[in-house]
Amino acid sequence: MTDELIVDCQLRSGLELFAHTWDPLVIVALRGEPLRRRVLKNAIGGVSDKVLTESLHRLLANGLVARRSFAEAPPRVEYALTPLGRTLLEGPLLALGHWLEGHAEELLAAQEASEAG
Amino acid sequence: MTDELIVDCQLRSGLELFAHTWDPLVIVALRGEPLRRRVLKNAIGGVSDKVLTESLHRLLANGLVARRSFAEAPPRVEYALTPLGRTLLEGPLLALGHWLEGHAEELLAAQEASEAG
DNA sequence: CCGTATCCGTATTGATACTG
DNA sequence: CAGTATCAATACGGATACGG
Repeated sequence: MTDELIVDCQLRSGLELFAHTWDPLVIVALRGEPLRRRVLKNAIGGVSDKVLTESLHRLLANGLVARRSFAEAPPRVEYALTPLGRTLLEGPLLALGHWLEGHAEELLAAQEASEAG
Repeated sequence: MTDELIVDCQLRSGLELFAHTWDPLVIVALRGEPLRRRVLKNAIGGVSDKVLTESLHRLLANGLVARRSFAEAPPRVEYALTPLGRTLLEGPLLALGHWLEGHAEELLAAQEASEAG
């Protein structure tokens, strides 16, 4: 009974994890090894320094991404998924990916049909 | 190989389905029977007429929601999920719901920890 | 009841240039 | 390389009032 309401309620806060344009893409970009900031930026593509910083701050604040800096001559910082971040990637994000694989065509068809009409 | 790139690419367009604040909530609200506009609005709560209209137009254009109007004395219009919309609900959206059930606490803990520090 | 139009405050984005 | 500061553009959400 309360089940549905709770889900709906939490859903609203959960959706914010996907609401910011770049946050999910950062997570996907970090699916493999830890990446340096510059590499991460290039891996995503089309994101500005400022926005990437904001995105990383949110992800850090939510415990989805971890930051590690090395005291070296050329400054080095690496970002990686936390275990929690990885569950988000392998759960909801992967589910969305699978859904798209199976329904992207159908989605496109509907979009074109509505433009025609 | 191309697999990952394709997923990433599609993911960007797929994420737009969740990017607009109210779209996913409309889908969840329509999980049961078809609803009249007013009922739908109340079921969601906190959404304005204008924004609800925009949201419905997007969902209609994407083939996720269907509109049916009845030629009756008090105008009646009902909105319902399409089969495609239902797959989105039962796939990615449900996955997010499940993830939240299992990790909401962990997420909150991380958020509070970062505020404290 | 259904839907649209208008106005407005705010948040998000992005380009650029600058500091450590 | 990493990260911040500033400024401009705009997209989004919301209140209200009006038309079918």
